[in-house]
Amino acid sequence: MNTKRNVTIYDIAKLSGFSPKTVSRVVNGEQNVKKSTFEKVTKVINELNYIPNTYARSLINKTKNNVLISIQSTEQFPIKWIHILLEKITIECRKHGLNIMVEYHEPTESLENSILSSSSSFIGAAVIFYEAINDKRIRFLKEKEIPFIVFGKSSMADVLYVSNNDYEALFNLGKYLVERKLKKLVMLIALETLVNKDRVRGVQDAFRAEGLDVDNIEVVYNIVTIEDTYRYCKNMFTKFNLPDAIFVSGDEKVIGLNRAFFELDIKIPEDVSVIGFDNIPFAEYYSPSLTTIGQDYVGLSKEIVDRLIHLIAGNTELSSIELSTELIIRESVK
Amino acid sequence: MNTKRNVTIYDIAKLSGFSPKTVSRVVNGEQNVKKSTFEKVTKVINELNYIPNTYARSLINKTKNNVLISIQSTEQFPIKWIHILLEKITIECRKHGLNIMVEYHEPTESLENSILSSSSSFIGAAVIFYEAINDKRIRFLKEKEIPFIVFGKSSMADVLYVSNNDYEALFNLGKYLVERKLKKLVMLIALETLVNKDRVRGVQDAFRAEGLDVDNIEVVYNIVTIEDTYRYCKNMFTKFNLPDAIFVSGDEKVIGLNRAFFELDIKIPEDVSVIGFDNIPFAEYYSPSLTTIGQDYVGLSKEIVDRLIHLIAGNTELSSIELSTELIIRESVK
DNA sequence: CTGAAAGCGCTTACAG
DNA sequence: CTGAAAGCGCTTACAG
Repeated sequence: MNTKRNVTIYDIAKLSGFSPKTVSRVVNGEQNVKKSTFEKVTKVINELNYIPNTYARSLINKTKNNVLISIQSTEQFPIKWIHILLEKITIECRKHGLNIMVEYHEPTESLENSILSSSSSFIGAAVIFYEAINDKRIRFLKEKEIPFIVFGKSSMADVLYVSNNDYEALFNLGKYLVERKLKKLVMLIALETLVNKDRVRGVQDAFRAEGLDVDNIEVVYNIVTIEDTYRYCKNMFTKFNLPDAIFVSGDEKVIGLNRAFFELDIKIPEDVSVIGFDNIPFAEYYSPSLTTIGQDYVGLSKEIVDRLIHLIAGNTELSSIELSTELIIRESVK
Repeated sequence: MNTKRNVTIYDIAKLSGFSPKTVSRVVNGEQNVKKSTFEKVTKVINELNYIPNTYARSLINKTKNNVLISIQSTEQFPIKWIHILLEKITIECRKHGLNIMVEYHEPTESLENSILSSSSSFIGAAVIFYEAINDKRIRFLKEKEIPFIVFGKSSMADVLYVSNNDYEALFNLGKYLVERKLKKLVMLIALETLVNKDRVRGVQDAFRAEGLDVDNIEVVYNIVTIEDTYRYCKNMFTKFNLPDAIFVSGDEKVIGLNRAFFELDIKIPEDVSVIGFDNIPFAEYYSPSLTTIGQDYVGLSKEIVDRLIHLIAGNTELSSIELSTELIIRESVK
């Protein structure tokens, strides 16, 4: 077992011949220390490989620089775009001295052993990925008064969120499709969340704005995984029974569609146009390369981290935001 | 600013009419508390939403249940298989009450603002993904005597690691290819790491064991990203200038190869066989579906977390391990 | 430029 | 079954 006692500020004090307070000054780089003192103390610190105890420090400095990112795992996990965003958030947090802890949370699991509950006194703020209906985590955070933000819209009016502007994104896509005479659209979408409802509304409004009947749009929910997408496409489409275009809510899922259409000898975009969402890096290398709606990963991460910093500082006057996406035109649309 | 003072054990003590020590007993679920006392104290705890202060607790309990996972980011980031493994590790850690912090580390960046250095007193053990040559992180961990393990082999004899058995994996692949008369092999590999050298040695030894000249194998290093793979395949191969098989060290990179061969009108496996590594979930949905070497993600994560637990407990008698992989036969090999 | 004392919020070790 | 005291390793507030 770890019997070795840690080196403390008192050890450094005794060995260097100064008081603990002076050692503390040196450790924290305060200015009012005589140069020779600074050097003597630093020497002892290095010799003993002294590391200040974070717990003791944090017990006094009440600001909690730890951010918990809680990700609701779903069947489709892990998802590429989340990790792209996560990496950007990590980089941004590091710039501002925030530590990140990532936790994957199963919707069915209780919070009992979660970092969220076991380390909650320790967390300055949290980010919730995918708000569930009647989300336990959000109830817990509210109860314990831990500030948090949701990524991707919240059903609760008082909850802060950062999101893509899904409505606008799909409105623009709808207009683009109608311009290209692609009027029969199937949307393959995961769960009936706020984000996804916004996406549907966006296309519908675009069609209406162009004088088209909304019946041209068929919405299929519960297409969550690559396999769901493959199965649906394999079973529901044939070369002679296709819409003009298919929107798949997630570039990764298009892999399942591509596979099904390969088996069915359906050609994209000759037989049907396909559009994704996310713009994950390899969508460009699909055959054909994928037309998709790109998330502004860097912008989103900046908005998220900016809010985290304010939340940790106790600022409550923050507002939610939805960032614009970009329609990226490639080969998969006629 | 956060002016609100936190609720402490003293507040609960005062309001419930018991001593701080008794409140502590209730909070920690100790047995020797009268039922009525337990209930009274619990009531006050709930009313005030009391959360024990983790820092104060940890200041006393010397065991540090925080695990830092430090991932060397590379150009190809984020990489699917790492996140699959990470998720399994997270699940395994949670079972054992370990908290995980994930940090992405740029090789060029200093450690100054890293969680690793700023929170090192706080970390019970670390996992290093991708040991770099003369790795700063490892020097730091050794110096500060923080126990750690490396995923994927270490160049240092005294460093603990958990890895795939890359040699065995590629030896078996080599035998499989030779059996199928696929004798001209190109290997598209990332950096010249120990893992990758083992992979090359494995195929070479298999060829030798089958009486074949090693010159049949062409090894191409520095193919790191999907784009590298695309470029290399597009520039170096034609329909009439192909080996029998191509091994790509990473299923994700095969997306680049697939795209290049789509453009070059090269058919897999008719014109050339292709084999990947990792068995990420969507490799099955490639067209054609990808023959690949599957990592034992669950097994690896169990071995990693098992060692972390021992390291945190101060156990030094641990040994490195290499786990067997599985060759998964699909459509991409003739 | 330096230091002695008190306190952060818990738990350990001891006493009854 | 319950509690008073000391201590974990720092920093704050004050003094000189």
